[in-house]
Amino acid sequence: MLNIGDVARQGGVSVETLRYYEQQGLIETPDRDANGYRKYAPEVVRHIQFIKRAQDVGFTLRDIGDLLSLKADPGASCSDVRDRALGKLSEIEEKIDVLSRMRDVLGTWTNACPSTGPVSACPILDALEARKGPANADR
Amino acid sequence: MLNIGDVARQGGVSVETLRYYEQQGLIETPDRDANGYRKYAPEVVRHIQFIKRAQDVGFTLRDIGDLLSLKADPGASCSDVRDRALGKLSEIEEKIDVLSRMRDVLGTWTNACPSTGPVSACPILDALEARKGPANADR
DNA sequence: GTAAACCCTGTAGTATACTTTAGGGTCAAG
DNA sequence: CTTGACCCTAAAGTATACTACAGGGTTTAC
Repeated sequence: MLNIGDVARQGGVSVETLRYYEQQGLIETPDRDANGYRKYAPEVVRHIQFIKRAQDVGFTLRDIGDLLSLKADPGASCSDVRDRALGKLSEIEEKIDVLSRMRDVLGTWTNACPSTGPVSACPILDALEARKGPANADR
Repeated sequence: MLNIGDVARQGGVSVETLRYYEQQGLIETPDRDANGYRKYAPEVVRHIQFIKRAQDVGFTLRDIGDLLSLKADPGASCSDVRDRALGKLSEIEEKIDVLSRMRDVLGTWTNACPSTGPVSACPILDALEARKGPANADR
């Protein structure tokens, strides 16, 4: 059995984060020792890594809560999980599109800037000032 | 001279947003009428559009404050502005890279999922559970 | 003269994922 | 037996860019 500090070290998170996850219902309420300390089974470390990996691919804690429910639900099907993943995939692609448009516009502008001369003749500020070029990145 | 509501309509923002920008120092404190109402010169609408366009390409309000200082500073050079733009460009590219890695991993996983069968045999959950594949998208 | 539409201030709330703070017990080593 | 490392709770703070609310004046149209 592990103390919260052990789990934190092994899982690569802080003890505060663990208490936060518990409060958010992402890890099940651990038993307590006589002194009130949380006592964890070693398996909880894997569980934390599940959460971290899910975050790494873009899932929010709320999403992860859903995923964990599916995981625990014998009636759930693999396609339920796949649907969440596909949904997240399109969210991510949407974000990439927005950012790509920003990148393109900024690229154009920085290329247009001679980088010498006073700000009064700055093409970037000019571009921001007057509607010009396909700025609008959808927001 | 325009009331705050006129400026809001013409600038495409809410009056609350205008008061917020003023409080944040992004638009200069307007004169007041005898009744205490803010009175704006029509030019302020352009100013607001500057802010919005800068947001569209990824600048935060803090960044925009900097940009506005440069714009107002006769001693500033065009390259100062360009530097901010290039800095923002790399921030954006970094974000795109992170998101692209997420997309790739999620794409691989969803392709691996037959979408039939119970969650107990879900390759996506498996991937999340055990370290496997190049998940780590840098965070 | 009254109701709708507009203006004002100051404060608090929103979302996300934590981190920090305050105040206080517990445990292991020397 | 005390010091340092560890544990506990509950509440507040962080960042960003607003939005909403409470409570109250002003202006315009009919």
